[in-house]
Amino acid sequence: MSQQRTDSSASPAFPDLPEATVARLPEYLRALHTLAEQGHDTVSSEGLAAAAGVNSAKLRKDLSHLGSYGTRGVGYDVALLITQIEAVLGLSQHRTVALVGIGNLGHALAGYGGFASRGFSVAALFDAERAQVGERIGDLVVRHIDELAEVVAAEGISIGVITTPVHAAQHVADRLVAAGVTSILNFAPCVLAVPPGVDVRKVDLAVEMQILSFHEHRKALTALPVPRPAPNGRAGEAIGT
Amino acid sequence: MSQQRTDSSASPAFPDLPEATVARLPEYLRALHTLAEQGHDTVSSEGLAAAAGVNSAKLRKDLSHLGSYGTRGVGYDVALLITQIEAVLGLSQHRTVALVGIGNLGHALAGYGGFASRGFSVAALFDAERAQVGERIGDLVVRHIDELAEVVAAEGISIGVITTPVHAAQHVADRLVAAGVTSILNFAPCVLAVPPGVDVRKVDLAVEMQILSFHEHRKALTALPVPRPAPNGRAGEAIGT
DNA sequence: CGCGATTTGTGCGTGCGTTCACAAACGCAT
DNA sequence: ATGCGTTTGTGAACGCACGCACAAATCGCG
Repeated sequence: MSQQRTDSSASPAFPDLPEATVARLPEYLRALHTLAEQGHDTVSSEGLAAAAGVNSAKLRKDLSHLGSYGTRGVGYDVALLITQIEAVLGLSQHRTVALVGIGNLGHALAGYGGFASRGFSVAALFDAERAQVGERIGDLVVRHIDELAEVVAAEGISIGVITTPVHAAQHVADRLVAAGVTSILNFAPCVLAVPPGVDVRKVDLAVEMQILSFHEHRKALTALPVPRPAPNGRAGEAIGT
Repeated sequence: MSQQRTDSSASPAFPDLPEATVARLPEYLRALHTLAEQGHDTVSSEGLAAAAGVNSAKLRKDLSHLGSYGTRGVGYDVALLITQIEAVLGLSQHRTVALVGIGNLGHALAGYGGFASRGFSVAALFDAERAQVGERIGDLVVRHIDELAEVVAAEGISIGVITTPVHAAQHVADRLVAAGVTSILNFAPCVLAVPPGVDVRKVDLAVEMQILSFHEHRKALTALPVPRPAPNGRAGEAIGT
């Protein structure tokens, strides 16, 4: 079973990959790149699982959904696995993204170097405020949002990132969709209504902190349920990821 | 069945709240604040679910874990529910956070106003580079990381946010833990090793985009599996959240 | 005071995700 | 060529989470 199959159609279409698996593939990919830099040619499921911070059984089951790219008794070929995961994630073609809302967070993301190295390039910046339009960030210039549709079509942009205030987010989402964007990453703390066929993922920093706050609160409560010193300690336990 | 119970111990300790529920509570809280601003005194599970972007049955089951704070035939008291969820999440005490790594993203988060309004305040900024130390951001001054332990103790900081490059993240995590921090929000794309009892949540922007990329890739493949025009369209379907 | 409309709280079935545990496959040394 | 240690791939059991659907509870009105 060599990689003979990967001649014409390198991506055999995975209509039924478990969503939980999809969410972990990028993590495996990152771990694999790290291992490749360290000079590893092959890696065992145990080793890769440790680098990705998951259970080895889960990793093997995840990878088995992509096909048999491991060798029993040896492990996985690092370079081959990178190629395969990138193909499945659709990273073979370098995807271009549009960033809308050039405030604090927008500035940071526009200048963030971690995108290009992971298969993405920020192709255009937009804002509605005339004050921001024309500003130069890196090698891009902020354009007015009225140019959105035109630029999206010209640059072949398929992913939009929203970093506007809440009150503008839905309007921006509508314009992105109208311009033909079918995937949106939303940093504004609100729910977006989009037509079927459009994917939205949301990242809310305050939500993450509030989840941490809950566990913090819980740890504080279970640590001192009794006023007494409680000599045999061992109170806090790990919560997992 | 009034809120008579909430006299002395306002937070009855929820050791066994489903993790999935905990992850959604912040979303409900945000939706409730929005509704409160719009003047709603009460809200039905249907209405709140819509505002939070979830199913109403799921919302009711989530809230039922906190106790019975709704009135049949009427709905939920918005103000009361806000108080209760905040108590469960441990937001009654305003939590203070330390931000380590004042680069692009660190700057943005330090200046982000969305924290204070959601129960958190950034109490201190740290960096290892002498170039950044001393810089003033908002009403805070960037301090050297050697002062971490001292400041954490003085300010009662319980949450640390890591926005350093990958190569420094583990070292910073170690120092945070040594200083007594028991919850970490990690923006560096790597896994952190921490002792039991310490919680780590990870936010990786590239991972979110790669997940979107997968669905984008999949949509492109299923939309044109046959070279022919395929007259009866209806290709893309919603993926859900 | 009783009735109907409305909405919560929840028991139950179902599906997904995780984990265990082991047989099959592979490399290597003898 | 054969056997041994190693590691993958996966069948099966388990547990969690989701959604349906309905009984119980509450309000308003006649």
